Amino acid sequence: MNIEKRIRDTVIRYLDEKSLQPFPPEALQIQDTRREFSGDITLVVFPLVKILRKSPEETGKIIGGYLRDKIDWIADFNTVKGFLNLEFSKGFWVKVLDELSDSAVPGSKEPMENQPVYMVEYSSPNTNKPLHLGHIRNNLIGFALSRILGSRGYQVIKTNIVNDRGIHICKTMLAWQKWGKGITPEKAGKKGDHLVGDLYVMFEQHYKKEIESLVSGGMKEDEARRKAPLMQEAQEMLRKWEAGDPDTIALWKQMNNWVYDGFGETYAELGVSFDKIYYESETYKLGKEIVLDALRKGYVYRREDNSVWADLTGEGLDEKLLLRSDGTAVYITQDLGTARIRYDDYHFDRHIYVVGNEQNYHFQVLKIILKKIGYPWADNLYHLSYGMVELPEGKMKSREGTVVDADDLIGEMKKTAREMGDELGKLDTLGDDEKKDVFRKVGLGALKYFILKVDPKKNMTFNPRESIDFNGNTGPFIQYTYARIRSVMRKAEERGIPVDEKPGSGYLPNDKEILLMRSLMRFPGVLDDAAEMMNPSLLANYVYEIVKAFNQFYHDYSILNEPAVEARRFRIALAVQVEKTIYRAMYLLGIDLPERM
RNA sequence: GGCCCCGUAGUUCAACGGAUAGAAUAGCGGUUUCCUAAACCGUAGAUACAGGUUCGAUUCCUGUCGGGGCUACCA
Repeated sequence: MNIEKRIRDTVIRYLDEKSLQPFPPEALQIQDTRREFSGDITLVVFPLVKILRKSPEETGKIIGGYLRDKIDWIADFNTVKGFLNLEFSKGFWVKVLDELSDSAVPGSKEPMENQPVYMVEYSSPNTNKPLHLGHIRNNLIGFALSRILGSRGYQVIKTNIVNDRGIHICKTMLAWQKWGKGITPEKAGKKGDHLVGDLYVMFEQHYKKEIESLVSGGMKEDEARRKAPLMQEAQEMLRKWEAGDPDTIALWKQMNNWVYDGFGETYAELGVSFDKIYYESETYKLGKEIVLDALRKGYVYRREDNSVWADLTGEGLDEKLLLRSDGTAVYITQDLGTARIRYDDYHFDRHIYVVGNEQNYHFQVLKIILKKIGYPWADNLYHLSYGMVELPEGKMKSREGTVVDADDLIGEMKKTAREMGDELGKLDTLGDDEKKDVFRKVGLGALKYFILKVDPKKNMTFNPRESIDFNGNTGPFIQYTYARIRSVMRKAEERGIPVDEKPGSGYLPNDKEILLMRSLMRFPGVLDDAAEMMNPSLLANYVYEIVKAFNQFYHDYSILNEPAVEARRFRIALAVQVEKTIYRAMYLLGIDLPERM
């Protein structure tokens, strides 16, 4: 039963009966009744005022009366200004719970008929440094969004583009050759991505010194940047790489493999995964071909120095470099190729790029160029532009060493979870492995929820101290509530009380229970909104609302100790439904739940 | 200079153009012989500023002030 739809349809029917001007059902706004008014659901009647030619108050009364007469579960109504507050009959709630508990997976939806294919690209690391806090936000948003879209019936392909070639890799390779002394991750005793990151930093330090000495010799800075011997060497290496020089390729492969092993560990810790991974080294050539093809067709042009550019001044943008004068590819070249290959592979209906808002310009350009070249599917590319993660002191800056490393952060969260857990001492009966599992779930739950509860589009501040807070609107608070319900269920089993019974028909729920039910009912709608707006934070904040309502109910009323059988059955069914909903919502967010904590 | 984004309690976040702007945290004050007190309850505190659009603006438009991003032969 779809409550909102029933109300909408009934209002439309009224208009029909009175031969009034037709009205699109979706223009009717239905919202949760605010706490300070009585009622369970509210219809905003302002849009109907003009049609009925009555005051808002009268309009509400007319429509309210009609709804009460035509819909058996609407028991009463009241109007406040233009708001029609509808009150359900108490007996209705048992029926609602009964229906909710029919589906094994709350909020689920049948796969659509010609399932549209959505590709979701996220993560997209460079292979010259380890993942950091920004990547964590990226991965969490991308993964959660993929699951949310999947829950709405889309076919989702999670994908990743690994930027495994380019000048940045050559820099690390060069550093390894010059100063690495044959070091490997094993010898260094660190993850491969961290080792490579160190080499990159080493390059930048030496490079900086070269620039400084050139500048002090009277050269201008940007010229010094280009002319510095190290940069020349790196560029020579890039040319050799693009020419397929065997030694260069071999070293490149080895270093990339170190990095992939390291990334793999971090992805596993975060619990994210991909259905198909693309590598820039396999797509940039097609990118170059696309650019050259566009050049032949006159969509882009070549300068005297042989570099290739797109002129987007007609679109209100600037000019954009597509190929360097030495013919090597730049970042966007590869993206052109990758997009084409992906379309050929999957014929996606929509392609979502989860990439930071610093690249807004880049994606505008990408789309325009693809469109110009004549790919109509370019219209289906969507840049999910998420905001920067800042620290309380400001932006993360690698130069100042304020970048928060992903592995460090994950380790820190788990450690804090352990400290808090040991202090509370609730898990003392568990074995070491079980405890470790709980602390992992809690630590990562705190981190993930902290990040996912914020609207992706907005910049956010990551305060390490607050992120490991386990009280209030946090992941552990939600996990704790889940563990409490699980505990109740275990106790029920011990006492031989069935937990899979129907709620029974005669019970009239109390206010706390009704509030909780009202939240539970909204789940499918929340998922629809989260998918449509590509915003997992809607789901995160929704689970919090459920959990808060449950804790209030749990505090005020007994479940298993309730003597009245009908009430007990209803409350058990309600708790089961809350448990299932929390589990499902957190699953879609990619957050694991412990059985006890 | 040009283009784009953002200004909500001390702090971190909410609010399809809808009611008296919600939470959390920090502060203050309470609740446990009872299914997990990582909980619950009470208290105090905010839409940067000035106009405009309308039944109604935190939300849309214009301007001012403040913060950030992009504008690389980096990715």
